[in-house]
Amino acid sequence: MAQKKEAIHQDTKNRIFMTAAQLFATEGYDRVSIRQICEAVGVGKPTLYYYFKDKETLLHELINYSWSISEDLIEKYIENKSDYFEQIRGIIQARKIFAEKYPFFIRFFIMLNIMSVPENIRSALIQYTTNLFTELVRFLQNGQKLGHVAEETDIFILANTMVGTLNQLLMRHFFLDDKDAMSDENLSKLYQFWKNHLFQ
Amino acid sequence: MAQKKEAIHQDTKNRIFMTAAQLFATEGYDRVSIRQICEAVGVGKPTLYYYFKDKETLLHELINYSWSISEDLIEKYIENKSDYFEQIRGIIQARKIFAEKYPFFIRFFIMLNIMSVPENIRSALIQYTTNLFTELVRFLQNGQKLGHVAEETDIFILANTMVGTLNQLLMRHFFLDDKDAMSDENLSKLYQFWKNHLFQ
Amino acid sequence: MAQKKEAIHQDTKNRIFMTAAQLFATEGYDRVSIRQICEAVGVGKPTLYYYFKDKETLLHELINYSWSISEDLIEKYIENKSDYFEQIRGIIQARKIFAEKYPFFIRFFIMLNIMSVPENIRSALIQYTTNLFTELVRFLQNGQKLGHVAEETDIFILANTMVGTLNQLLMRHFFLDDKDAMSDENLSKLYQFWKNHLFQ
Amino acid sequence: MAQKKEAIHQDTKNRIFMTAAQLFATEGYDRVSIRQICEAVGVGKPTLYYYFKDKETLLHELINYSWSISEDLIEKYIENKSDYFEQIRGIIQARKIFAEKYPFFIRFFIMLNIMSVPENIRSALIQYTTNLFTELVRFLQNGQKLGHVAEETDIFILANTMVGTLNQLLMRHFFLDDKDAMSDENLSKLYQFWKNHLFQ
DNA sequence: CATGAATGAGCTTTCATTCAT
DNA sequence: CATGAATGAAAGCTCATTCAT
Repeated sequence: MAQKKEAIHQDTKNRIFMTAAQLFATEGYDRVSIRQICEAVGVGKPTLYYYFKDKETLLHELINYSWSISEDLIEKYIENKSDYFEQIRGIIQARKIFAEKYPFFIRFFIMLNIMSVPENIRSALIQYTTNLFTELVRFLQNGQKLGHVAEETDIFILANTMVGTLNQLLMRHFFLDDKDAMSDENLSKLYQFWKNHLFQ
Repeated sequence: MAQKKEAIHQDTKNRIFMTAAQLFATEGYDRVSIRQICEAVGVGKPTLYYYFKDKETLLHELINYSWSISEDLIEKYIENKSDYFEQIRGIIQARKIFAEKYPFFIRFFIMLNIMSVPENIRSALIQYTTNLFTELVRFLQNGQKLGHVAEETDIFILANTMVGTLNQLLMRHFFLDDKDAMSDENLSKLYQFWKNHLFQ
Repeated sequence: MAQKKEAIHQDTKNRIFMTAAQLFATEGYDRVSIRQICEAVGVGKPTLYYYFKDKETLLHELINYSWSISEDLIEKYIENKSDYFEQIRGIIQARKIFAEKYPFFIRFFIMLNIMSVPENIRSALIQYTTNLFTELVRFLQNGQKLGHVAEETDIFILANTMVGTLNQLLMRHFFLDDKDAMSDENLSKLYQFWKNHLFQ
Repeated sequence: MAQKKEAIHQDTKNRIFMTAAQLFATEGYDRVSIRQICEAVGVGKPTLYYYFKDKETLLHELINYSWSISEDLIEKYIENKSDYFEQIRGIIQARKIFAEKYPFFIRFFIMLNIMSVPENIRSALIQYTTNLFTELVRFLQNGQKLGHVAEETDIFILANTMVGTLNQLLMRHFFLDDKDAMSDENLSKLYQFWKNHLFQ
């Protein structure tokens, strides 16, 4: 019985979670009201407040969850590989899978990078982003040692080029509705481009 | 005398304009209220509505203005140059100047690309962005004819790489408060990187 | 316990309802603000909006209610009677009772016939009024068959005479503050007048 | 020159006057804003305030003007006639002409009888209406002396019947859009009805 | 005689949030 | 675990009116 209750509990909380993610992603955090979320889920407002302290907390939990997915993907598609170029391909692949499987979250995530969000959320985000970037830099420095990245290449610029280009394609995909931007064909061209121009 | 009046008129409208730009840029369109703008400017709400039909119109005019600045810079730093590599340097330079001279506007502009904004504003933005991207593609195709871009290089990927990297650095500058990202030194490294890796 | 809650609910909604009716009747729909209603009732504005979608809906519900009272009275004072002249007396009586028991509503109702109201409300009103008029016409046609109305009498004019006169007396009562207009004595004179001049 | 100026003056004032009458009549006093009037006329708001102290004064002047038209018609169609039944016909005729030639004013006038208007305007209206009613009563008392009205007929009820019926038809015409209500044919039936049922 | 610019007060409506049940 | 009912604060916007010119 307790189990069933727990299950229901999880279900309702999850429905609020997912609905909020979707609404925030498509309309923007500020534009979505608690009422809107509750109506979409089909529960009363006090129910939402039972699960989440306030709107900000809901956002925060959403970010954490979104982030954990992202980390899972990174581990699966990058850290598990041993070949260097496979890992590079993994960087691209992880983004693609994220975009395909969790479109709300990635949209939502891109948004957060720029959106005006409460300060504590902002700093959490910066922390996350910085960590990820640092990992990439380390990966590239290692590539330099291994001879895959030219000695004279500026690692900071290179890292920004990779991240920036991927973000750019995601933005085309999500905000300009350019569905080719993240197509397999295009990402394969991107990989070739990187192999030709950025690595050796 | 009429001149003075006109001047005052322009002054008030301009003050509203600039204040709104600044507030929108730092807090986000939805988070800034009409009252906030008016209080910051020191006028009553009806005064704002005297100059701008509604909040949305204010945003729209802000975008148009911001865009016209951007176009002026593009003309000045890119189209006026004759040497191909000078033009490439101009692309970087124009962004830097924009970021330095009109920080609110660029912040504001980056934000708009992702923010949830009214649909008609969104489509105007897409129009703008698409046009600019098309111009860049044309510029690179020409570079291919001139032999500055390798025959086998994918122009679409290249264009996205350039735009994406610049945006990435701007985001670091504005949203991660990484003031080095747009420093002269770093942009000069970027230019070298492009010369070495993307052009020939 | 649930009963008590329900009672309170109904109470608040009802208090808003009645207060609004009264205010609309005395000051006019446009002149009465939501704030005014809420202050008079002693609740916050969101409470009003909890029960009524918007000001227009409140008006609409008020009209429906007012109308349903009117129909109840018609049934009680007219349709239940069998004698033709008793029914005529009932027409007068129903108006009087309405005016006495629900002065706000009748004031309100007269007002609506002329006031500028939102279009959908206006058409509902026209519908109501037309239906009622049609019933009266049918009643008079029947009277002609029964020989109570002269063969050569124009039914349309007769119906308008009856309705118009009653409205005129109500207007005197409510808007010129002529409290005799709807007095028993006067209405009894009206009945005699109708018997003498309009029927046979 | 002064003449021309005066002419222009009168013209602008008149345009404001007529436009306001039309707007008040169709939308209701409260629903029409000063801005709306000025935009419809094509002048600035201070211009309106130059001619009329405030919105209330504009309404007041409108009522006075409307009233003077009404009195002119009464004189022309009633007081000039010598035959009693010609005068009765004149009562009907005057209303018809008023409705045809000055539709805005009559609409406007009907409205005022019920509308919520500032107190001083309300009392002026009551004054007007009462005077007119008194004149009608006197006319009917005189008819009684002349033998056109039966000895036992209640004059007060008779007067209300006449006024009420005419108002009712006007309301049908203007508010229910029943264009037959004030047609020549129908008014001629009304005259016959009155001759048959109310007079002798 | 007319205008552009400005204002204080007020409008209807919605927000995030909380209470008792 | 969920609900109906309520709230203070604030949103965007418009009102009638006035000033200097």
